[in-house]
Amino acid sequence: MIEQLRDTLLFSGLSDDSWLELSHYMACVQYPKGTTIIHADKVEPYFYILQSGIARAYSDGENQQITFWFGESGAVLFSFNSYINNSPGYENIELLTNSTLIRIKLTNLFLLYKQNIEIANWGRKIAELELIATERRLIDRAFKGAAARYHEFAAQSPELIKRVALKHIASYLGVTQVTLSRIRAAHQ
Amino acid sequence: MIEQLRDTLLFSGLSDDSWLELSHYMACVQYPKGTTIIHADKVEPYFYILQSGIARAYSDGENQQITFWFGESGAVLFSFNSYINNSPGYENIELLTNSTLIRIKLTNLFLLYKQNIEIANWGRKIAELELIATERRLIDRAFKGAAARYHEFAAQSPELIKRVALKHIASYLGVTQVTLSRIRAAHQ
DNA sequence: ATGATTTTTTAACATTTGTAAAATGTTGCC
DNA sequence: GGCAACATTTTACAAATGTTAAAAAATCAT
Repeated sequence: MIEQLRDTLLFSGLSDDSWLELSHYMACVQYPKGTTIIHADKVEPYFYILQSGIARAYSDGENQQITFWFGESGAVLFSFNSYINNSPGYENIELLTNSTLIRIKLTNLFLLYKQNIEIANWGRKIAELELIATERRLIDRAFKGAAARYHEFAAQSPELIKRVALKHIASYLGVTQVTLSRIRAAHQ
Repeated sequence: MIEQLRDTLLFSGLSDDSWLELSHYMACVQYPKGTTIIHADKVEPYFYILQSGIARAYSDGENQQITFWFGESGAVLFSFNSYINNSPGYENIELLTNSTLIRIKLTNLFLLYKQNIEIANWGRKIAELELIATERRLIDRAFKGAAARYHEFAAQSPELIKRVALKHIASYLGVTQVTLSRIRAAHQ
């Protein structure tokens, strides 16, 4: 189960030695659809890699719930504040399907970062790739209308369009469910 | 000039040895207001730390220019794609005031990342802090109206409100200049 | 399958924000 | 100072999106 990960892009930068060192701390876990694996307002002790399944991250507001991230297999998933600041997070992460995940305890991961330079650079790369993807989304919102954002999302993530509730996609795209319905109606 | 940096938060995690190793590759440069130090569609070879001054990052669209980031002293500043993917970037970064910057050649920085684990973790931390700030902005846009975003920005960045053109602030907040004018008119 | 629950769509209307253009204010330069 | 260039505000109107509620469709559990 964990061995399969070795050949994925995510770990391609690691030497065999570093892979062994890192994978030694990995454990494989399975959860049913609907499980919340990261809770807002808690310090979450694990870093996860989604091996199969779909996940979404959301925050709760007064009268709304905003979905701001989706993950498919290969995605890394963790409470930003727990991971970065060791403080309670703002996001919930919920599994939208039965899922298989690999997890590593943050305390172990942090020790590896201090001890193994390849793993430290692996962690750096993860943050950098998430960063560039997040900034892209921020800029996209400014340049593209809701309709264009929807069609690009649909083209790039066909799996998500099929399997994720439209209300979640609507809030991910930054519009209401009603507006998303109108966008979809316009193109058929 | 460069010695002053040693005591800033940004470098507090480095040992004296690592600081020396890193700072050895630093050079101090000064540019007048209006200089564009990072150009879209180019691979930019430097990583900068803004020592004094104000900068903004923007992308050009067909009939608009979107400002998506401001930096004040202490900010790190680089072409995301150049730094992360070694490919041409999408952002321009322009100095809005006469500025002093420290710069490091990316090729040297990348070598240090491979050689010095403290510097690798320093680079990891930089990406992580940018990441959490960027995601926060994305989520903020969903939860808060344009007026609230303006007032929080004004409260948190009084220096920027004073010295940056409102057209840039408007696009940073995700509204038109007209809307920003209306928001400002409503509270006086 | 059937009924209950949830999701999605549709409708009517209100509100916000955008667009374009003119008016006003500001800045810098000769 | 005074002109030119640029920035900001205001106005009137248009377009997009939000709100609320209800109908239609899809999904789920028994």
